[in-house]
Amino acid sequence: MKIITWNVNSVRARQDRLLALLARHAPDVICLQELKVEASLFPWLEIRSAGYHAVVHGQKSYNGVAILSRQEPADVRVGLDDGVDDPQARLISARIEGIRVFSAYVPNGAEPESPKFDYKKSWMARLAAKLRAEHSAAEPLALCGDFNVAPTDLDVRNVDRWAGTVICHPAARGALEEIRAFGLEDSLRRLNPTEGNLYSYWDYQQLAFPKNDGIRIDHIDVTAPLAARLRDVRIDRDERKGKQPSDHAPVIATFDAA
DNA sequence: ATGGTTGCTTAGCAA
Repeated sequence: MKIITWNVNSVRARQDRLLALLARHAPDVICLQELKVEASLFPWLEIRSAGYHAVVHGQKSYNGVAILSRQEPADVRVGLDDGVDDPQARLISARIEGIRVFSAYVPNGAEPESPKFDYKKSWMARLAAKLRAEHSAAEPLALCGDFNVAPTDLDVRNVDRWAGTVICHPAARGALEEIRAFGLEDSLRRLNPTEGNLYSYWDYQQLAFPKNDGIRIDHIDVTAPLAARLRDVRIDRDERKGKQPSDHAPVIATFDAA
């Protein structure tokens, strides 16, 4: 069982790369973020032709999340859906092959002293509450996506440059810990607890990728029943190379059969 | 060093 998470930064701009990725890795499930398209304009036919079902929570211009899967998804849930209006399309989940899979695009937060950072902290707290209200850590569950949080300084190449930003802010890291306190483990750190130089995002600017000025903000977090099956986690750094890449690289987790 | 780059939408926002 192979699960990928990838912030594509526009599914239409990345369509050829997405189809190539599906062919190259043949994932059972792939969670996408930053579709930047409403559902009606999602490339349904091309994805179907590649052999995948798709559930999409789309939005014009910004945000947008999806889950593609070989097997048909069940019990699809869209948004935080907690009674408080959220105009931004950032969350979708479905049950696939017995696993509750989430594709999440956590708000960036802009700057610590901004309303957007308040929205980020609130959104993360609401996600934590949703997990506790609707799900159990005793079930196989994978929370995948762009968390916009580097969990520790080990996940940051240039700690001085990122210190104090919304990516490394103690409140953001605390909110991530609160989500994980539901009963989730960072799959990559389970297998690579102390290894640095593992990044999933490099800014388009300032030659960040050639300089490897990266951060690890894309995660596949899993409950204990899935963690027990975890075989391998890797970051497809090569996907960040070449012409017109996303600014994020895919994270790939492989699990033993149930 | 408040710059620099990309995508969506068409000048400005978000990242």
